Amino acid sequence: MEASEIFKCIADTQRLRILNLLEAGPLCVCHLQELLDVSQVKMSKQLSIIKQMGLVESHREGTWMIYSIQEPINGLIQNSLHYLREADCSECNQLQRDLLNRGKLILRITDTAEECPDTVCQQIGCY
Amino acid sequence: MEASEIFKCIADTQRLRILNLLEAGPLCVCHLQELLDVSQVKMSKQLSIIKQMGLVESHREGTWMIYSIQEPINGLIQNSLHYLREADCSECNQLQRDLLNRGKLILRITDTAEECPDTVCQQIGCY
DNA sequence: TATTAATATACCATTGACAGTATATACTAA
DNA sequence: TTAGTATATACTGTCAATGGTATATTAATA
Repeated sequence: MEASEIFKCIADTQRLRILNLLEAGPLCVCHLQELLDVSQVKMSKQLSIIKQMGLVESHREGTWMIYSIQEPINGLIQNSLHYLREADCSECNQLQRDLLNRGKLILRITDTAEECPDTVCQQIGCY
Repeated sequence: MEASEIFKCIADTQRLRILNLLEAGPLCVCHLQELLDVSQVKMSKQLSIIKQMGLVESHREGTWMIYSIQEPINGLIQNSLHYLREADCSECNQLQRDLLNRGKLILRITDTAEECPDTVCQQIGCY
């Protein structure tokens, strides 16, 4: 995987945010959609691009598609994310806010089992 | 300066290589051209883009235009370059080779003063 | 002053990324 | 089997990036 391909991928703010969120744990499409406030089609396309590159993997759970980081995580992505989470720019702040919002969302969906994919719950340890 | 703008910039292999070389020290356009083996027009355009973003600065020395990193260097770029120089991908290897070739070129041009811009020589300490 | 070297810009054609609408697929539950 | 939910894909138009050719600009030199 060439560096330029990785950079091109994370040069898109939405893809960067998606990878930032997934590095914290798996999420289904609709929850990513909610966190990024973006249309279903657009989210699906972005995920398809990232998956095509081998950066994330997905599996089905009922009607949900759960996306997670493909392990081992690409080093350049990890390096960039870690740098940006400590840095100060409006996109960097967004990444931090996204992680906070992810926390809130997780709290909410683990409250009602019908809203929460198994994979997400197992990750959190809510069973 | 947004992270996505930086990533878009270095998502181009040539621009990444240029920044990698300039981080090691100033160079004139024709020597960058030689190191990257790229047309004059293309090099000039790339430098214009990078300069527009405020990542490099330039000054004239006779007919030469000397480009150097705009200090303080952008943190995300520095972080990415440092990571890539240690990493293993064909572009990463290219960055390392470029630095070696830069060393050879410097040795050659400091040998004949007509070929060597003052700024480059001062950097090396050949006077 | 005419010429040459180094560099920049204008112009044009091609390609590729992106957004939106409509539609298809996969699964669940009644 | 039908309806509903979640997700993916096909199709289309638009806009931005890229590369090339020609030309302009600036400075040095004969």
